[in-house]
Amino acid sequence: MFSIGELSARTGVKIPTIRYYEQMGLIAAPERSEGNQRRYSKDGLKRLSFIRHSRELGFSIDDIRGLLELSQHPDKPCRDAHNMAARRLEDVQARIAKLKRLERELKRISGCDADSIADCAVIETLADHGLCETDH
Amino acid sequence: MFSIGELSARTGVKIPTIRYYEQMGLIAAPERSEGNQRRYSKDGLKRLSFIRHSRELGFSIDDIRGLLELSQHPDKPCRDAHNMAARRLEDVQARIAKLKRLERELKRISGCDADSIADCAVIETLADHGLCETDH
DNA sequence: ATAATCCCTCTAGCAGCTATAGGTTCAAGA
DNA sequence: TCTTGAACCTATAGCTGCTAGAGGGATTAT
Repeated sequence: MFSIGELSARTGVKIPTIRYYEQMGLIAAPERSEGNQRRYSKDGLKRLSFIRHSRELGFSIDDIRGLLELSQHPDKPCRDAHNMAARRLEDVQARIAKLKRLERELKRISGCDADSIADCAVIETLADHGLCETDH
Repeated sequence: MFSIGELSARTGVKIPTIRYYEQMGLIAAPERSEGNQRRYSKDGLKRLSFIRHSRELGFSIDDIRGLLELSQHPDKPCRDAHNMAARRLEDVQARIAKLKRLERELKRISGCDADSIADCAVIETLADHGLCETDH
């Protein structure tokens, strides 16, 4: 049995965020102390770790609801879980590709060594998309 | 002189977003028609293009306020603009690195070919960070 | 003149938290 | 046992960067 502060310390999830997850229905409302403070069990800790880890991998709150559901039913087929992971992977790869284009563009304009705004490639490029190497 | 709809079509910025930018002070309130509708000049078009392009490169509204300020003063030194671009670049590179770690992790767990949740690497990994190859 | 399409303001909503105010409870030291 | 200070409680508002809706007025083409 630990308090919300301890749970927070152990999982790295901030206290208001834990309460938010409770509100969102990701974690069940835990038992309370006599004085109405939340008291969590090992199970609560596990569940929150699962959530945290999922968030780190970029799953949305809604995705996580689904994944948690699945994790409660060990005998169900795991096609759904795979699909979700695959979709996440696609999304991540798309974002990487986009960021790489940005990186190239930013590198290029950062290379400007003008002294004043008048000749500055940063500003110039922002003002005129035609100067870009890639489209975004 | 064009309407907000035309401006939107030419820049690719949605109408409510244009009004939002006006509210945020990124673009000046334009002239109005007799019937109180916004009428934009070429200058407005340029400014909005600048904003759009900056957003595409990931600059925040606040950054853009600064960049616009700079762009109005061609004789100022452009150190600030360079710094902003450099910071953006760092940020983008950090995000790429993080996403690449995620990508590896997702690839790994997507490779699971179990039939049921009980043995599914996706769920298992989410439940136990210790199974991860990289930290995130 | 009339209809279709645009435009207006205002307000509320989205995700995923985070911060603040104003109060209560807990745990440890004196 | 009492006290104090840290931790906790609820409720509400705020953040970014938009987007959607309601309930109306303006413009334009026929």
